[in-house]
Amino acid sequence: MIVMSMDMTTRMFKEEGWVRKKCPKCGKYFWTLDPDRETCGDPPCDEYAFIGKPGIPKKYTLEEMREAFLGFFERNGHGRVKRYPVLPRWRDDVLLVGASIMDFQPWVISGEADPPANPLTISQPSIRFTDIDNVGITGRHFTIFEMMAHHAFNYPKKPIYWMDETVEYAYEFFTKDLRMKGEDITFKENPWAGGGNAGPAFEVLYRGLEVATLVFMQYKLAPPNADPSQIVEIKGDKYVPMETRVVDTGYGLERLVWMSQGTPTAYDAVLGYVVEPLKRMAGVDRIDERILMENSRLAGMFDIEDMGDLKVLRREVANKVGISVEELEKAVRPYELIYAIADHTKALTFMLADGVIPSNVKAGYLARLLIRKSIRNMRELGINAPLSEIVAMHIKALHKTYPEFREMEDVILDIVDVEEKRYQETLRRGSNLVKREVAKLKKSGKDEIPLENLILYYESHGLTPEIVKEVAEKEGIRVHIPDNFYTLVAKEAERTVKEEEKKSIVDFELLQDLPDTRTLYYEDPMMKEFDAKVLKILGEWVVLDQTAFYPEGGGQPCDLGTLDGIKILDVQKVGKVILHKVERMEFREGQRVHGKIDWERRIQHMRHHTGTHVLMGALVRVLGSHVWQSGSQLHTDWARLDIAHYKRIGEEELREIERLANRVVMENREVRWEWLPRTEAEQRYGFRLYQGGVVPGKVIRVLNIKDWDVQACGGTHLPNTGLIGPIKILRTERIQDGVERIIFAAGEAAIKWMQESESIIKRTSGVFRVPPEKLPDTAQKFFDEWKNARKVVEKLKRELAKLLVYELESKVEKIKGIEFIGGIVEGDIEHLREAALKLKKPNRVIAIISEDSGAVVVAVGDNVDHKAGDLVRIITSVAGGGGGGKKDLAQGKIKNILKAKEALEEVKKKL
RNA sequence: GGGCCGAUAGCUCAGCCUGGGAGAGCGCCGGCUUCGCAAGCCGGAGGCCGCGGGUUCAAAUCCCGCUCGGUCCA
Repeated sequence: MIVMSMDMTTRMFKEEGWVRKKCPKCGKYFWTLDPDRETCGDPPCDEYAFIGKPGIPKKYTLEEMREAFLGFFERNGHGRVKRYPVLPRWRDDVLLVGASIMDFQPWVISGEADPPANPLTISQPSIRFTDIDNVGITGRHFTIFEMMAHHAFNYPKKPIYWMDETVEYAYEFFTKDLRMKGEDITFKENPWAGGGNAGPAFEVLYRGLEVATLVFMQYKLAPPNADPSQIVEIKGDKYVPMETRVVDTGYGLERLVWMSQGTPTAYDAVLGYVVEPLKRMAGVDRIDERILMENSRLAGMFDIEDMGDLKVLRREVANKVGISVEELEKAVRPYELIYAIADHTKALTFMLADGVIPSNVKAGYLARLLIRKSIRNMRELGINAPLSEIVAMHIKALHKTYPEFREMEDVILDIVDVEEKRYQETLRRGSNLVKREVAKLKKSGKDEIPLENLILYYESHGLTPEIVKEVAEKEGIRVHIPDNFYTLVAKEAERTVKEEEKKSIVDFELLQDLPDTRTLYYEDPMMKEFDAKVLKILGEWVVLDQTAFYPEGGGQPCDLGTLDGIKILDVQKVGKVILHKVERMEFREGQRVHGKIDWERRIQHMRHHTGTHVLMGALVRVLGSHVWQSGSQLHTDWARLDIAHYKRIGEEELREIERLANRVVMENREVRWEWLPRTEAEQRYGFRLYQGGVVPGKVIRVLNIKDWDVQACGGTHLPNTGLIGPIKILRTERIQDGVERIIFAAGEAAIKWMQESESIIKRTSGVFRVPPEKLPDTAQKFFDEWKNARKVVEKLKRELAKLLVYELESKVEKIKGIEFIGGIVEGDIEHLREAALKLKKPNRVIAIISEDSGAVVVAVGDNVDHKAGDLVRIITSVAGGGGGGKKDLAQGKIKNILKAKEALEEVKKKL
């Protein structure tokens, strides 16, 4: 095993007189042209040296800088590639795209798919939440930034280029095109590891700012059975060399623009179109530029993790510019809030445009987080405008580069409005809760809200401690928020990692030698019978050379039927081999067999499957292009389709969707399928292909309903939409925030549902003896009458209780100075109790037993020295059963009614 | 996917800890007052206490399961 120490001397360093030095502050090695340079150039070893004095002679806008970069690499033989969506539909291991290389994982890097160009250049919007607390404060952190990159995939036997060329490209672009000063550029050696890959890397630093990272991915995490001689150790993990070595670079677009403008913060350089209007809306005072610059120069060296860190930063800046911490806070805070809003709403715009729907899970939750954080910041600034107004500014400013923003503008703004209303509702509910709690605390003489309540409000009710403080202090109760509040909350939440067990049907090893099963159901989806040869028998499973039985997959259940008359119970796919589970094993290897598909079942699956795609097309057209499929399951009698949507589907919309889907059926559109290389399919149809989730493989099957819907899909389909038959939406459910489930039936199943509901109506009309159209009114009438009748019964029973009172009042006996009323009557416990309470007097004991229900009630007056509970227990000890109660009232039930009289006598004796 | 909070009158909620009489405020209806309105006073209607099971003589209340809503985290 070797611990990684690789020679990072490139051709340029050697030939152009660069020197390798060790930074005395951080201990890392770096390359420089300047023999007098001491430090590596990275904060905190060096400070920003470009604030107020741009490090690039020409001032660039975002668009100009992006074009300069992409143009440079295009001129140098790189293919320009369009940005990928920030929501990575092609993989399910990450929530959002956080780097350009993620566009090509895992398919391109594993060699399963070809890159769209090689080498290529791209500017990829990237979203990262790890630094969200720094956004707005440090001047350089964003949740969204564009990672400009050039990538080269060096497949075995097809090398493109490596370290020498990469370093030279970087140097040439910076010094020739951007005219940065070569002596001020340093290349810091900083081996990189993450996401299962590793390799040597350079950070490119200029005037105290990291402007690019050049990574040379050449190792992957070692599998357990790796050849020990191949293993290298990096940062404590074991790696082996990769077959495909990848040049992975990242140039910070926003940072380079910032460098060219020298503004106090990067936000001023790239988000001015939002920052300036926000400043006006909030009416913030223009503050001394010197304070802002000093602030960002120091903030640049900070990493804010909690309020404690921020306090340290504030103190240092205040000292340096010679004002109090309070003055500084007052001046700087509004700026920080505005910067954060500007950044968050930009990230949000990209997320929503790419189909993220705010919700309580996954990427949707991150979108909600951004919305709520932004709204809170707006509140703190005293801005009353809706958040969608800010989002609209991004769309206006960016739609030329990203035309998809304009296309989705209505939906995006509506989503933001809906979410804002939802948050207001949460806040309204929350502040009511806090007000009630405050009233309670005041009553018990406390004047501060305990920490555990703050945590509860945050975790369970979505109220930040700041909001609680705002509400509570208006009501005159103090709130103390610890500096590390959010860290405390995180600690409270215990994490459990559950391992998902993957059960496999048969041992994968046993299938290794078998050829891929020929899939007749793809060659002819209408094939009902076929001949095949038995290749292998594994327990109760049979493997054939070819089959028309569809194996379970993609939400479509497997086919059933017979093989030489013997029932097929299950069909599964393992790798590319299809296994048939048979009822009785009467086969031998090499035998010729004849298969028959249960066609009634199969054709229903096909109707539902093609119907799902038709419905999908209708949903997108009626609701908007934010609608994505998030799951589906077919059955013989019905099917369900889950879609991402941000509010409930209205009755009208549903009708329109159903109408549209059926129209496409009646138009009898052509349905075609073809196998396409992954990258080609993506380029031709976009990522809309991946409706059903991640699709494995180098070539993917693309299903195309003419001018209506295109998806990657491995299911069996009808050749035209007319064969689907009627499509009937049965109902919708909201299975989760942001996900609607549509349950529908197609073909014969739809007819069955229609007939069934018709029959229900007919039977119901029969019961009421009215025609169907009068059912709602009639049912209403009957229901009202029933409710009234029930009330009348209640009233009569209460009258009976009153009669009881009259009856019993005459039965008063005097025992040892106590008035005693004992009675055996008829009635429910409620009426006995009511009567007893009415008869109750300070000097009285009432004991009533019901002879029909066995209920017992004892009431005891305040001046009597007996407990009602004790008296009831005397009764139950005689007559069985049980009971109990308080001092003045007790109730119970006896088992033996015949002993009721005896029990009452016993009570009298004990008085 | 996991944790937490919640579901009681049309609305906002109390009662639940410690089982036994289902409540408040607002709203609604009627009456008084007023030229009329607002307000005030008096009276009234309005509840499968989310659903299902269990424990118990007895469940809004305790236990288990489910559904729905909210919320935090990955």
